[in-house]
Amino acid sequence: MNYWLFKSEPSAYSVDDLARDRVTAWTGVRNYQARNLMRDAMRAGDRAFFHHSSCEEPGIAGIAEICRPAYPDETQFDRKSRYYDAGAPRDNPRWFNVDVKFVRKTRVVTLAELRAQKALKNMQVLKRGNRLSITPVTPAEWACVEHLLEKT
DNA sequence: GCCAACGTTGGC
DNA sequence: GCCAACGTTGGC
Repeated sequence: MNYWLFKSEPSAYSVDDLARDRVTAWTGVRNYQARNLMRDAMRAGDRAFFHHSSCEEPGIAGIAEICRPAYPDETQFDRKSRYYDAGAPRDNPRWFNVDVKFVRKTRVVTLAELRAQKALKNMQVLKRGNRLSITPVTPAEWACVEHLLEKT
């Protein structure tokens, strides 16, 4: 099993939205690195931190599970979508998405709190200039954050 | 609102 | 294939 971190702006889609929907298609990713992670490395059953970005309190806010491996992202074919891609015909899709399922909400673990952990000093989401919306998390990092979540 | 960092685009 | 210009991300 692999571990991941998914960033989302809560004004666009929050952990509460996922709690309501239970399952959602993680469409709209238009970055090749993030796409490759979804398409090539994610498996059903993988777990992910749901991270809120560009908001009042950026940080980890919940846990989700990959419940369907990658398949072509419908929004790339939809002329009316902001994610439409004229260079991606149906017979040669460029963008993929997985489905994620709600596991639970957590207290918000802020970036400052994450940065204070020595065990997380190499965590990709904390690296300077990181803009990738999907990043891998190591088992050790996952365990460290889970431990943090048990505290208040 | 600022600005550093990064990905993409396009001229050459 | 290089690289400057540009647009976007996202923390602060």
